[in-house]
Amino acid sequence: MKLKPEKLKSDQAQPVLDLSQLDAGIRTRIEDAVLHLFSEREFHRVGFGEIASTANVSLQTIYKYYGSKEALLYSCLETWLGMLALRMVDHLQGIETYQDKLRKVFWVVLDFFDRNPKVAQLMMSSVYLNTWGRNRTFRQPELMGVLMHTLADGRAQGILTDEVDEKVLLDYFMGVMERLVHMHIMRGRTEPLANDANVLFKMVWRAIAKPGQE
Amino acid sequence: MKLKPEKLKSDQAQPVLDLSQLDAGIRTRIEDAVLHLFSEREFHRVGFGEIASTANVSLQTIYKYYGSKEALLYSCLETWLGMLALRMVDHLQGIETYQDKLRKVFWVVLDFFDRNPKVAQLMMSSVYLNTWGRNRTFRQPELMGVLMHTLADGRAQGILTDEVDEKVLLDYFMGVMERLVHMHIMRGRTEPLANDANVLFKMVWRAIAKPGQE
Amino acid sequence: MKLKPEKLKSDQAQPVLDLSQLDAGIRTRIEDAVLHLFSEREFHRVGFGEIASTANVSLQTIYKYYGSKEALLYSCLETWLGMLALRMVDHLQGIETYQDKLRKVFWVVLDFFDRNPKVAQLMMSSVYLNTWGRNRTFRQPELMGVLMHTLADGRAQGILTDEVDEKVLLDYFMGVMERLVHMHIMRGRTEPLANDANVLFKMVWRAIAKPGQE
Amino acid sequence: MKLKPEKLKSDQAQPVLDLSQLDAGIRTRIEDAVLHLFSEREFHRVGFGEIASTANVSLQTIYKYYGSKEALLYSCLETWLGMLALRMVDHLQGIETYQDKLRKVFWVVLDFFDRNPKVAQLMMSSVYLNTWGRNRTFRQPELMGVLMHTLADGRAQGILTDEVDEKVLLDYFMGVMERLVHMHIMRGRTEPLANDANVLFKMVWRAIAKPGQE
DNA sequence: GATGAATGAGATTTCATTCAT
DNA sequence: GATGAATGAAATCTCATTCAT
Repeated sequence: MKLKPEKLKSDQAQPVLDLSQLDAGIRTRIEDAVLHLFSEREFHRVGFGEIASTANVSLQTIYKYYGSKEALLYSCLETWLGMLALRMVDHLQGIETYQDKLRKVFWVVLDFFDRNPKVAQLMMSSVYLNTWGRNRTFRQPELMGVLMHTLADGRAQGILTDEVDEKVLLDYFMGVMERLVHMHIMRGRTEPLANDANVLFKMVWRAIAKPGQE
Repeated sequence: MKLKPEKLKSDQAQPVLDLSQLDAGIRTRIEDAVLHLFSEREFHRVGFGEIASTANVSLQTIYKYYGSKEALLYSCLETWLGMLALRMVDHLQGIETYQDKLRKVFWVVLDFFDRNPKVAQLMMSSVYLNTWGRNRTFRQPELMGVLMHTLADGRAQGILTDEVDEKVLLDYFMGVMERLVHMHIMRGRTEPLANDANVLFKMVWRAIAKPGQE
Repeated sequence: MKLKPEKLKSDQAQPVLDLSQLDAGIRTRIEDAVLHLFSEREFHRVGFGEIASTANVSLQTIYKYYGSKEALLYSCLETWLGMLALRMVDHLQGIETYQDKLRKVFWVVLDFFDRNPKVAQLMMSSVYLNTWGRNRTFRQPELMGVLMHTLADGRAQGILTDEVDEKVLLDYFMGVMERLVHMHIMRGRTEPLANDANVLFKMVWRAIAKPGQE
Repeated sequence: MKLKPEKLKSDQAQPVLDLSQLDAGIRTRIEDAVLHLFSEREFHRVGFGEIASTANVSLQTIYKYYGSKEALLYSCLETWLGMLALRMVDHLQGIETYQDKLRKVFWVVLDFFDRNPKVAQLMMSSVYLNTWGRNRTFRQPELMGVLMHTLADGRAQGILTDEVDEKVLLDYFMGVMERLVHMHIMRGRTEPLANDANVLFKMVWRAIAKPGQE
C-alpha cells in the first residue's frame, strides 16, 4: 500500500548537513550541551556562546558543521528521534496480533520519553508546533509511515473504524500520546508513564477500533 | 466536589497589564496586527517595529501598555481565549444530558477554531508548548476548571471510566482536540472541522466512557 | 565712538518670546525651578517633566510660553543676566576716574556671582561655550558694548596698551573674570570673591594698561 | 615644594577603558569622526549612528571599546590633550630663564590650538565647563601639575607676585589662554594666534609678575 | 579546529515634543 | 491653564552570524 504524504508548503530546504567529518567525541559533547540547555530554557533564551562553552567546543566548529542555531537544534533532534525510530523497528519485529502491534508502537513511544525525558522537555520548550509540521525532521516520515501503514492495514482488515478518514485515526493516536507525554512531564511525575501503557492504550483502542471489536 | 489544581512551578508572575486606559480602536488595531503577523511568521521573525507600523501605532504606545513583545502576544491570546471561554459558558447553558454537555464542549472548541483559524495558527507558530503549560494565560483555569469538573462528575455518576486517573481523561479530551485542530490547519482543510464534530466526539467518548456505556 | 560688533554666523533666530501674558508668580516658580535644576545637573540630565513638577506648573504652560527646553533655559538666563546689566549701569553712575570705572565693572561682575552663585553654576553645567558666543542672549550686546566702549576710550586716552587689538583687551578682561568665577565655585570657596576685587583687578590692570601707567 | 591638589567632589569614576585591543586604524577612523562631527555640532546633535557610519565602524564596536557617547568623546579628548601634554614636556626641555619657560608654556598651548583648531571647537561645542572641572581627563593633572609647580617656583624665587594665592596665578594664566583661543576661533581668524604669542604673553606676565620685575 | 573581534538586526528605554480633552 | 496620552528619535544592549588569524 502506497502512502501519499501530505503536500506541505515549505520543506524548509535544510542544506543537508554532513556530520561524518565531525569527531564523535565532539559531536556527543555538542548534543549533550544542546539537550541540557534547550530542555531547561526556551530557544531564544539559550545563547549560542553558551552552547559552545558548555560543549567545550569553539563557536566556529558548530557553525561549520551545523550552520545555525536552528539547524543545530533540528539536527540533534533528528539524532534522537532517529534513535526512537530504530528502537521502534527493532521492537515491532515478530509481533503477530494487530492490536499487539499498535500497542507496542504506543508503548515504545511512552517508554522512549520515560528514558529520555529531556528530549521531550526540549521539544516543548524549543520547538514550535508549526515547525513540527513543516520540518522534515519532525514529521519523521519513516516513523509516521510505519504508523500510517499499520492503521491503513487495520482498516483494510475491518478492525479499525471507517467512520472517519484514515488520517484522523493517526491524529487520535498521536494526539493522545503527545498530550500524555507532555502532561506527564509538566506534572513532574516520576513513575514511568510506560507502566500504564496497557490501560492507556486500551482507551485509544476503543476510540479507533470498529465498535464491537473486543 | 473539590478540585485540587496542579501545583505548577512558576506562574510567570506577569506584571498585571492595565489595558483599561487603552483606546479601544487602538487596541483593536494592535490585536489585529498581532494576529496577522504572528500567525504568518514565527515569534522571533516578527519585528516589534513591524507590529507597530502594521497597527499604525507608535512603538512606545505598545511598550507602555504591554511591556514587551512576549507580553503583547500573551495578552492578545488572553483576549481571544477569553472569547472562547465566554462562548463556552454561553453554550453550555440549558444542556441536560451528560454526554450532550461534553459533546458541546468538544463542538464549541472545534467551532471556535473554525471561526478563528488564525488564532490556532498563531499558537502553533509562536507559542511553545512549554510556555503554554506554565503560563496562566494558556492554562485558562476557568475553562479547564469547568472541563475537569465535568469529567469528575461523569466519573462520580459512573458514566466515565475509572481505570485511570481523572486527569488522564482530561488529557485524552484535550490531546485529541489539540491535534485535530492542529492538523486540520496544517493540512489546509477548508470545510469546518466542527461539521464532523459528532463522529469525532463519538470516538473520544468511546475512549473515556466506561465500557458498556451506549 | 561707534562699535561694529563681530558678524557672527547664526544668531540662532529665537522666535521672540512674549512672557508678558505669563502670571508673575508662575514665572518666578519656573525660573526658580530652572535655576535649581540646571545648576545641579547637566542640561541633558534635567528632564522637562521634572522642571514642570518642580515648578508646579503644567508642561503645556512652559511650552506655550517658552517653546522648548533650550529656549526656556536661555530665556531665564536672559532674565538673570539682564539683572546684572541693570546693576552694572546703576553702579557705573557718577564714577570719574577711568581706572575706577573699569575696576567697578570688574567688581560688579564678581559681586553678582557672589550673590548668585547658582547662575554661575548653571552656566557651567548647562551652556556650551559655543552657544555662548553664538547666542544673542549670551553675548549680552549691551553689557559688552559698554565694556568695549570703555576699553576703546582707555586706548584713545593713551591709558591702555596699544600693542594689541582692542578686542584682545576685552579678552583679557573677560577671560580672567570668567576663570576666576568659575574656579571660585569649583573650589567651593565661601568668602565672597568680590572681597579680593581690588587686588585681583590690579593684576588685570597691569596686563592691559600701557606700561608706565601707575 | 609640595602641591596639595584641590579635593574635588566626584572624580567621575570612569571605568577605565582599554583601547589597547583596538586596531589602530579603526581607532584613528573613530577619532577622526568624533573630531569632525563634534566640532561642527553640539554634543546632543550628533547621533551615535552617524559617528559609526562616518568612521565606517559598527555601532557595537564603538560601544564595546568606549561604552557610551559621553565616554567616547572624553576618551578622544584625552588622546588629544595627551598630545598637547607630550609636546609641552618636549618643548620645555633645556630652557633656562624662568620667564622663557612660562612663555614657552603659553606658546605651546596657542600653537597647539592653531594646529588643531577642531579640538578647540569640539571642546567649545560639546563639553560643559563643569564637566571640564570635574572630570579627570580635562583637569589634565600632569599638565596642570607642571604649570602649578612652575608658578610656585616663580613665587619662591620672588619673581611672581605674592599679593594673591598661588592658584589665582594659575587662573590668570589659564583664563587668558582659554579666552584667547576661544575667541580666536569664534572670530574665525586665520593667522596663527601663536604669531602674537610674545606680545600676548608679555601682558600676562605683567599681570602675574611682581611689580618692578623687568 | 580554536580564538577574538566586528557586524547587523532588532529589542528596549528614555525623553522632548505634540495632541486632545 | 491643567492633564494624560501618543509620537518620533536616539541611546543602549543583546545576540546570532561572519571574518581573520
